[in-house]
Amino acid sequence: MKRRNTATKEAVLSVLHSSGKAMSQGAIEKKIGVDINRATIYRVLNRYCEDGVLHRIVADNGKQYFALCVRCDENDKPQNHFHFRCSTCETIECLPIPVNFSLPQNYKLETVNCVLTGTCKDCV
Amino acid sequence: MKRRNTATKEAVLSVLHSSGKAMSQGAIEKKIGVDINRATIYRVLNRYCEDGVLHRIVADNGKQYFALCVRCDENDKPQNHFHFRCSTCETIECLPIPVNFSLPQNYKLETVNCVLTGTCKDCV
DNA sequence: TAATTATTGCGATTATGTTGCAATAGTACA
DNA sequence: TGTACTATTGCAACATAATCGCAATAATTA
Repeated sequence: MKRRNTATKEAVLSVLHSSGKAMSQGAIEKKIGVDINRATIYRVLNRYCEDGVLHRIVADNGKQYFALCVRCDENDKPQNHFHFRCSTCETIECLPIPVNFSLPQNYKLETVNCVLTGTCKDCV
Repeated sequence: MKRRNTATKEAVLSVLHSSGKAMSQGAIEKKIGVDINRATIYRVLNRYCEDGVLHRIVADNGKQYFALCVRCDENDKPQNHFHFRCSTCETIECLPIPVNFSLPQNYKLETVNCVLTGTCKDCV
């Protein structure tokens, strides 16, 4: 399944890049300017996650958010940091705080999803 | 809004107590034996959360799970521990691992929602 | 026992996210 | 440049989780 370059995909990445935060499909659709189908945006986002370009956060409101994969640290997996959801401005940002824990014996880890919710510095 | 004791509420608590894990509305409905309306179960669960009897975890599948509030430590708030979702047996359990972090200045914390996903010790 | 009102069941609704299918449009190659 | 291949898109339908309004029921108190 070779990827193709399309205006839609560029636009989605561009919106995420300029926001600097994690965004939901809905937020992306509002900011993107051009009219792009909901299902298409989801498919683009899912493909980017598969390719390691984005990571997915599921917030405590049950919604998926997507953010550019920027590693806190070369050795960390990109998702292993805390996320902060501001319930006032409804944004999610990646915090530069690594998630530390050690699982009990015989547990196998696949994904880490840590979301702190509250009010961000801009909304206090 | 004074609470009343009903068979439904007792049944929900009892199921959660005997399972020892966090459960979704659907899982509770299956286990509960008697026929209770979906909306009712949700309302019972939400009320218990308000009253501090249960805590709510939103897993990375976007679903809500509910668990009895048992403190890891008297000084910790009950929700500040990691949760583990086994994607094989589809259960969520509270891990005795506290979540540690320090927020940047001017952030106000309301809730903590940390879910690790993978395979639990019983499914490896 | 009667009055008050919390709780419940039912149906409808909202919202998020996915999928099937046909149409469109990148990409590679002659 | 033109053509074939197939990734991508739009649309509609679908699936599921969760909530809400309203009328009926039932727990509590006096």
